[in-house]
Amino acid sequence: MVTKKERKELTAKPKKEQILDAALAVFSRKGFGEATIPDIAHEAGVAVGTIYTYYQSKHDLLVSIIERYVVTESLVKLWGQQPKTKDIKFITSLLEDRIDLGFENADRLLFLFSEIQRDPESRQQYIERVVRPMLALIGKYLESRIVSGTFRPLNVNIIARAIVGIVIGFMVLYRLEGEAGECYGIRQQELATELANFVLRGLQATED
Amino acid sequence: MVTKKERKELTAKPKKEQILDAALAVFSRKGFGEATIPDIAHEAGVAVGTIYTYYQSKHDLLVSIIERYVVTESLVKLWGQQPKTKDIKFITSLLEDRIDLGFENADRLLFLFSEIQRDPESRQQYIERVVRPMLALIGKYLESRIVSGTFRPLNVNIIARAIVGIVIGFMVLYRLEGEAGECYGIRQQELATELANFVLRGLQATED
Amino acid sequence: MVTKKERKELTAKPKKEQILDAALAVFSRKGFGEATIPDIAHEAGVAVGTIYTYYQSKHDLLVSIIERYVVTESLVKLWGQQPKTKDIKFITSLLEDRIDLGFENADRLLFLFSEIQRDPESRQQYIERVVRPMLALIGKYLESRIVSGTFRPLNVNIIARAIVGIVIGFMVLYRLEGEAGECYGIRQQELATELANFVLRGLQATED
Amino acid sequence: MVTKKERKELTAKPKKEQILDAALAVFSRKGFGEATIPDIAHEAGVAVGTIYTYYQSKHDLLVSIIERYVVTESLVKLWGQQPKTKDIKFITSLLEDRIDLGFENADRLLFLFSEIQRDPESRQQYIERVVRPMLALIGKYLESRIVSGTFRPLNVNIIARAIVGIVIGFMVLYRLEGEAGECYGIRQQELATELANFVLRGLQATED
DNA sequence: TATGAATGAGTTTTCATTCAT
DNA sequence: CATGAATGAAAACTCATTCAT
Repeated sequence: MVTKKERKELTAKPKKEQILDAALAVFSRKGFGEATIPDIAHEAGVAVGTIYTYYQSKHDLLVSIIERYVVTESLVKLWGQQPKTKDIKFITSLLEDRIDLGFENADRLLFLFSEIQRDPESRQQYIERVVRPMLALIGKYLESRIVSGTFRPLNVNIIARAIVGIVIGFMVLYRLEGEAGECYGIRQQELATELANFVLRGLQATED
Repeated sequence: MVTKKERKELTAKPKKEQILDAALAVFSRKGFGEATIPDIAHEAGVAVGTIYTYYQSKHDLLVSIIERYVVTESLVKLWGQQPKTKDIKFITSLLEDRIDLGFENADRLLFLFSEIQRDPESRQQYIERVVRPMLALIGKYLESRIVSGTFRPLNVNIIARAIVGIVIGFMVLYRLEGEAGECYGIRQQELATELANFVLRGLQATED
Repeated sequence: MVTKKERKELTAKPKKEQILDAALAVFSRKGFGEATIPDIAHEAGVAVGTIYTYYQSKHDLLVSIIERYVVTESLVKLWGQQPKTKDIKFITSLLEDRIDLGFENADRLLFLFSEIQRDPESRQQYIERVVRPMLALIGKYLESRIVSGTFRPLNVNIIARAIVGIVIGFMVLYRLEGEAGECYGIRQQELATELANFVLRGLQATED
Repeated sequence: MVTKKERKELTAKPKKEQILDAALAVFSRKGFGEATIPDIAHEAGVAVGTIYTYYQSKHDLLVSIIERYVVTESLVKLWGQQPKTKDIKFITSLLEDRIDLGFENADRLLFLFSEIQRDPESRQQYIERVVRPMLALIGKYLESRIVSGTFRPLNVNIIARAIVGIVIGFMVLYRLEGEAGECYGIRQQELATELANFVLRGLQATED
């Protein structure tokens, strides 16, 4: 049997998330400062006052959004798995996963990066729980391959960031260019494969 | 002989730019919506009213900033030069130039990307006058090398964006991590060289 | 036999009063405008909605409180009794009674005076049913003593108000000074005796 | 020659005080919580925003008002003068002065007492800088007269508060009764004389 | 009856913009 | 031109009140 409070929690959760979703959508579209509470209320399909039943302030909405992203992204399964798979597969699946995530949420992520970087605490959290682990995973992977001779010797710190950077930068361009961009129609799998190849082989023609 | 109006223009220019610089700095730091005119006036060392002598509105400041960037970046010399230089040199100098620009202005650029993408007209302008030419240059370069057999066959559209993306993404990470990032101290030339190598050769160990 | 409505009335009464007590407590502590219905609900140990089962509005709570005070105070027994007792005893018991009432409720009374004076109707009622009778009683008493030669000739209107005023003013000071006041620990009986003496004899040293 | 800042100070002062006066008037009339900023702006003859040029918040207005009163009242000359004058004169002038002050400002004072008592810091200040010195002055006066045999032995702490209380209580009643009160028309000098007599001689008929 | 989430009217507060100096 | 006090429209936020459960 559920207690009254538990039931409340369960009943409230959808609306609380509904508001957070709406806030994220409006923030992403207009920017934090330009978004208004009535905007968000309208998007969420609730009254203005209702937002304040669940969140203390507009700023609290922002913090909650960032928090959710930090938690969500830091829990992503992929990062937990060991890079045991074959090189091309690991890199491909890594890029595919991130591209998948990134393209669906390009505007949200761009917004988040802007805001996270403004709030030192959020930034700290995001770096420690999302960026660092991701870089560490890639770094470890690179090192093991260098040792085994599969990869050439390289500056792991730089290259790990370059690999992550490709996804971020690609996403920013994708978002900026919109439908007019020449990569707009391309399937994400093809993208991932091409990029994975690029990461592995670079530009150089090599005799296999 | 200069007319009164021209003289005014000339006399005003330094203060006009001073205000625009201040606006960009405050916008980048706080975001457009959170920045206030008193903030900008303080940063520029002028009175609130003075800003309205040179700019019609807060939004006009934003537009002027974007315009300036579009013009500035679209005039950058590098893009005018033909990629006649050797591969490694061209890629290196390209990256070096962009990294140079990017690291100095990481926060400003991130802010600009956010704002540009929100204003369709600015976006259009930026894409046409900055992004497209840059991608075109790289694309042309890639194609010529593929033809000559120096580079392997690859999807030019995707890889051109990946190369630009590396710089953008690297910058975003650099800005996000701040001083704590492991790439913080590294000289930009070293970075450029390492990244150029990565772009050219990928990860793979090859027998030269 | 009790009808359903009467039974309801009887059952509800404790909770109704409980809410009114809570309202008075919160109003006194925070002021009418600053007090919130959730505050009062919390203080009363009921839900917000329950308050509206018994009272039509926040303002209704205020009116009910004032009404209760008007009724309560106008029913006080003492004022009904004739001042037959010896002079010193009447004054003493009068002061003692009022001090008793006042000290227990200093904050409530101060609040009531503030509010009553703002609502013309409440003020009218309070004056007619509480203040006037009290002043009249004291006035009649003074007059009879003046006639009998026990008291010196004096302006009954002024002195009656001065006597009532002593209690009110003493209470205000008592409340203002709080525990730090030098009269804080003194027993109320001692206070009453001292004040009664003062009222009767003034400051002047007289040869008994 | 006045500096720019000094000039500003001088120019601003009237408006700043004008707003504070308006705030006090509206607060006294409606109570702090019921008064609105537009109310105050209207009363002061300025725009809503102007209030925030001079005061940080509605609460800041309240604090400023209390502060002003504390300072104003603690500077009152009378309390500085030694009670060298004859008894009847000292008591009369004391009462007259306070009655004078009180009747003009009955509603303001009643409001202040309500609010001061809610803010511990204000209360502390008011007690230390206004109430205590006043009680101390009266106490000292009483003691000297008791020693000289002019006044009978009495509890100085209690009687000093009774004397101050008479004024406060009289004022409260005066305010409560309004024009309908039987003391409404009486000249303040007559009141002061009658009350001074009462304080000195009490009710008792004495054979001079 | 009792509840407390939802509501939106009414506040407080902010700040882009104006304009007299 | 430069200034910054004054403005008021628009925003954030509060909370009395309602009503489905």
